[in-house]
Amino acid sequence: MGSTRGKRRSSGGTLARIVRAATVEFAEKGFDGARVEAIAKRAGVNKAALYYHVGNKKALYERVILNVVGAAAVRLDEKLSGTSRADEMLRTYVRVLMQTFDEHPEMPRIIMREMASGGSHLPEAFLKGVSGILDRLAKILDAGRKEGVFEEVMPLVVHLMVVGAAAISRHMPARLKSMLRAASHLGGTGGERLMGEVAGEIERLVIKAVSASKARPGG
Amino acid sequence: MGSTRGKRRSSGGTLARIVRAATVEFAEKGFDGARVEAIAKRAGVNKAALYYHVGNKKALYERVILNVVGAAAVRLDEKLSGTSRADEMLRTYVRVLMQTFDEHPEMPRIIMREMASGGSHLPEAFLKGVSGILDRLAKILDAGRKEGVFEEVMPLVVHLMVVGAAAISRHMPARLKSMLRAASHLGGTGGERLMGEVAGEIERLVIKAVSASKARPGG
Amino acid sequence: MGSTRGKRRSSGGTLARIVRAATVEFAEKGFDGARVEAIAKRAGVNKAALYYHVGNKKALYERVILNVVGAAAVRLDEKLSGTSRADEMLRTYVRVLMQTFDEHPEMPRIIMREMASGGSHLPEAFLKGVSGILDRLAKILDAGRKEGVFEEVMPLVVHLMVVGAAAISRHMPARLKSMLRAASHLGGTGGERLMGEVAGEIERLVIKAVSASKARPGG
Amino acid sequence: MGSTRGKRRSSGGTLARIVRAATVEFAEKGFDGARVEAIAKRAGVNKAALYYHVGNKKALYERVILNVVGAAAVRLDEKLSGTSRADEMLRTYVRVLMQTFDEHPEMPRIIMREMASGGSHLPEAFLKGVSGILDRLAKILDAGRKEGVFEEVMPLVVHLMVVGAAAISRHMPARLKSMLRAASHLGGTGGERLMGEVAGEIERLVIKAVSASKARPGG
DNA sequence: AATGAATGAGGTTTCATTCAT
DNA sequence: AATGAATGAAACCTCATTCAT
Repeated sequence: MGSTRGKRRSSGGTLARIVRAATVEFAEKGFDGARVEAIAKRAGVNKAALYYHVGNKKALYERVILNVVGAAAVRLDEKLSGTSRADEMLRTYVRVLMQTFDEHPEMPRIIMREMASGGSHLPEAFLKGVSGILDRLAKILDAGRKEGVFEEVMPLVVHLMVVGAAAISRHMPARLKSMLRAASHLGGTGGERLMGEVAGEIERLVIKAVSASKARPGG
Repeated sequence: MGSTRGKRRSSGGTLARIVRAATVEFAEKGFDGARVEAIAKRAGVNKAALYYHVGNKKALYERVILNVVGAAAVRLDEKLSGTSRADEMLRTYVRVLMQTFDEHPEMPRIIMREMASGGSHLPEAFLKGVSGILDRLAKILDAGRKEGVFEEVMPLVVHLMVVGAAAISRHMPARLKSMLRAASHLGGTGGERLMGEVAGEIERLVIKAVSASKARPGG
Repeated sequence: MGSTRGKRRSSGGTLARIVRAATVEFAEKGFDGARVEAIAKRAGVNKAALYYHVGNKKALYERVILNVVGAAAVRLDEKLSGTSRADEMLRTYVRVLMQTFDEHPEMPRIIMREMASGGSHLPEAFLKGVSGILDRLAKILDAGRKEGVFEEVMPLVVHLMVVGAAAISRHMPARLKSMLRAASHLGGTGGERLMGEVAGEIERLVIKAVSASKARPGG
Repeated sequence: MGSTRGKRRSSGGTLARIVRAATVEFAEKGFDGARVEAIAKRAGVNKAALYYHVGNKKALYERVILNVVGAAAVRLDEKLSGTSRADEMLRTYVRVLMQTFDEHPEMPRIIMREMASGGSHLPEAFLKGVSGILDRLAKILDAGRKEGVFEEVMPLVVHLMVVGAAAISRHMPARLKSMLRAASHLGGTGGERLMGEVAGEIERLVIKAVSASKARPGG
């Protein structure tokens, strides 16, 4: 009589294991490329068991998506509650997204694919999730404007810059990465910055783009 | 007599029609989701003819990718040749990317998917193409720093911000778009800016992020 | 304390409920079309419980068949015991069959399917049951001939006419029924007879077909 | 070169062979019991080819049904055109049905199963076909009444008696048949009639049931 | 250059049945 | 007596690819 169950392979309930396995597989191969068989194997169950628990491939995919967006929203709320200054909050916003992408490396991949497919597989809840995250960003930017530290910008554009850069940088094809390192596009003219610094750079640039500036650049 | 043939449906040679059809299908569904049958139908030929012309699915995909990256690089070179001031060039850089994405809506989709999949389907030439585009950006930024209008930044990050925001915004799921409009995340506090302005906003923010600033914001 | 248990859903023991549910499902879908899961659900138990009680699908089917044929034979004996004139008995025979089909609408369906399948699923007992019913009919016809009211006919043919017409008419696809009503094949030349009269018509025609006639029709 | 094709196994085009094979399989096993694999094997093609030609199992089934009902209607019209007396036509009606069932032994089985299932698989065309056949019967009965040889009866009931008896007798389970022979239900009291005579008996009884009689039997 | 037909391998899903509790 | 979970086998169907013409 163990505490909860804990006897099958790996930890967590069967369903949890299936969803976890599916998240990886879907991230690697996309919805169409993913194989139910492979997910089952990764989860240590057989196909029939998988179907018993999740119904079908699409339903499984939706579960995965929900999990993934949910994680970001929750984490964001947790971290934001500790700060009050707008620029701090924006920094947090960027960091949390990057960090979430780091800890759930499947997330950016899945999100990018979904965007690319025009969201044909997307459950309504995913859209709500994204919209919720944007809400938080909008409030931060608004607060910043009232504090006088930000100027008026479109929240969506800021969000897309962060997500775009973060997602792509977190998930650059290995071969591309090595070519870039060779050509030293990762650093500035003479720099030697590491990939890890990309995160910081994104944060810095976003803050700067958004900040109220006395000197307007260009035409 | 017509230039080449001019009897089959639509314009262009059979091969060209196949590649065009494939570009659309691959963009919509991704490599695994795309169906050879569907491509053939779109091109107005039958599967056997398609195989006669392109060999197999993967080879067709590579042709598509090459086409797509090629278009951006060529266009970039054309437009850049007309300007010399660094901030103008950066503006051009952003505009050309956005415009290319507009005119070849399949491009951002395909690129995002490739990034997501870790580039497993990618031909070497694609990487070279992207790297070439980055080269141009690096030179622009470098020039700007020498002119004193830009500060030192990582070219890759700038590129990712542009591509990320551009790609995603050009290709946002319709449903998401309408939710956002409802929640007015597209405009600022009281604004009512249209989707079309997103392009301008990206341009503006990127320039600002990169520009040499006297007043450093935040911490 | 109830008679046997009296705590589960619906009336009757679990086994009885399962058999009843199975009867309906098998009638609607046939042996191959029926789903063990569906039967269990209808019975308000789960699959494992069903297996505990009945062994397997085929065994369950046999139970159902036996139940169904048994009901007709028993009822026939009850009703026949009250009459002695041959034509009365024949009428009773027809009525009992029709009535049984009415009250156990699964019966005709199951019987027809079994006939169609060549009786591959049939337990021996089913054949004995049918044979027993035919025995009774043969005796009635024989008695009628001795009374001089019937002429010599093949009992099987009479039985098949009754069962065929009764079974089919009791179980005509709804759509067919409505088409027929529209085309007024249900009534005579100008008639407007209702579906319910079909039973009476069968009875009438059978009696007439079997009766000793002075005037032979046709060539 | 051969006249049309004639090189694959068996005669007729591939599609024809598939439909023929399907007719047999569906008759033997019913829709749910039939296996696509088995049909393909019987037809001498592989599953993929079968799907190429017919789309899916249900579509194949509908083709079969249509074929089967079509055959009866066509044959009926052919034979009826040669006669004019109502009683002759009715005899023809019965004979054609019986004969069609003999030559297409799958027909009665399929029809019975369809009736049993409540016509859930039935394409509209099947119902129209059956309705068309009934139309012809109705006209025959009507003509007979005008000639004074038939009395008013419900066409549907007559049809069901014929089809019921014919279908069932043509397709009685072998084991049942032998039990009946043993119990001599096939013959009258002392008779020794053969199975083959069942057809004649049906014909005779139907005519008698329908004929205008001077002496009404029973109460 | 183009086509209808065919194919093998494999994909998703279903189902009767059993196991551990 | 009853259950949720698991399983192997097999069913239906799809797809990239090739063949004969």
